[in-house]
Amino acid sequence: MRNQQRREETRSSILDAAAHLFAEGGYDATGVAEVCSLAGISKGAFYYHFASKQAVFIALVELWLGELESSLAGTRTAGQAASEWLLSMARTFRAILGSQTQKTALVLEFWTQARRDAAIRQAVLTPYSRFQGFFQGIISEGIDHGDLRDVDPVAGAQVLLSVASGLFFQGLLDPEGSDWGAVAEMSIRILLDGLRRDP
Amino acid sequence: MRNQQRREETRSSILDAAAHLFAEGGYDATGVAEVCSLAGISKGAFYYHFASKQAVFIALVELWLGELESSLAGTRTAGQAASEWLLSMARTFRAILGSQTQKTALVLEFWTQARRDAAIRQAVLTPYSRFQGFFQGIISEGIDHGDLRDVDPVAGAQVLLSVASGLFFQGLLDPEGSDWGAVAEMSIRILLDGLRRDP
DNA sequence: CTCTAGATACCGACCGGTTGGTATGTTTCT
DNA sequence: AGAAACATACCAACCGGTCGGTATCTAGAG
Repeated sequence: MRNQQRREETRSSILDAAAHLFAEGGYDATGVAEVCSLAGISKGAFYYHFASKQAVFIALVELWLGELESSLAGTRTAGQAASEWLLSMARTFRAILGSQTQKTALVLEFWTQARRDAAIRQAVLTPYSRFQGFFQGIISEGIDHGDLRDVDPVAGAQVLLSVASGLFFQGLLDPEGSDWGAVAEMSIRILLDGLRRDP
Repeated sequence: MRNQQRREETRSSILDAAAHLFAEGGYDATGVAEVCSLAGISKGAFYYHFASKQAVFIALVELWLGELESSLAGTRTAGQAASEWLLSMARTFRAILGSQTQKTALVLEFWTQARRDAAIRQAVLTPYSRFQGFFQGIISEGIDHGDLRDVDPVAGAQVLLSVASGLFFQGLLDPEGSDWGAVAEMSIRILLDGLRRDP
């Protein structure tokens, strides 16, 4: 049972190194040799565990988007109003952007590569559409409970996703340009005043 | 005066080819030789007109973002209410995404490269902050005229930019996934119900 | 007008270096 | 012994960029 542990250790050391380098320099500009060197392993080990550079990338997509999804679902406490949940999301936005810069930068890389590679696109679109379903559910629920206006849940979810990804990308482009945490909160407030039914 | 014409023809043929290939395959993955071949010129001609591959990219950033800015400013007719202008913008969104796919794909490339290269970042951020100022002005004006709620113009502009870029990127990732023109219009409507002052 | 010198625009072979990927051998676990 | 995990050496292809040389154009002199 020693081999299995070793296997997992090397695998995750490859993934860690790749995530770091892909986020920093981009998928195309990062070489396999570079990843191996940072991971402290050889090229042979790399290609023993992964079929190709692309395979590592796809593994990263699935890993991180899966993590993000479950962490998103985890923030939803029972009985919490949709508008409240949105505001709490905005508040954690600052923390996410601040502490997980590496991982957030990866998303941009996912996005770019997905446009070119069918396999990667599918790996990105699948969790992405689950995100949309998640937001959609929250909006539907909010409407049912009278917390939100009677908007089209699909459109509402898309607007939310737009704002979220837009903030994401802007924060990535110009991290020091604004207090993106504050902007996120303000954005949700402005959105809510349109979404929330007037009492 | 023949030389000047020749010069400009070659230069723009390089820029056209580069725009097409960068949009399709990405900046990193596109070789200079590839650009030359599509432009129908030699590598010597390429490096005669541009100092580097990066220089071509920056020229494209300035060209296209400049075009976008002036075309944006052109849509603003005097005396038009801010909310009306926003809706008309949303309506042209469909046309932009549909017909100019190549150029819109370039924006994503700009964004990605800007994170890595200081020169490119500056070339992107300068027009970007002018966009922000433009939106900010429209919101301020809308508030002054009583068309919009009394929101913070800076925050409002950032929300608009977030939605716009978010829609942009989503449309790029999954062009067939939604009718993005319709989503854009719906997004602005939802936003407006929060921005517009209740009568 | 012609002739010509020099500037301008362009060509394509070539360079050192790097790329993703592989073939073969060696160590470590079972 | 045999399988699993890894290391090393290597490859053809390609990368951005350079360079010596050439064709085309322009301006001024005669």
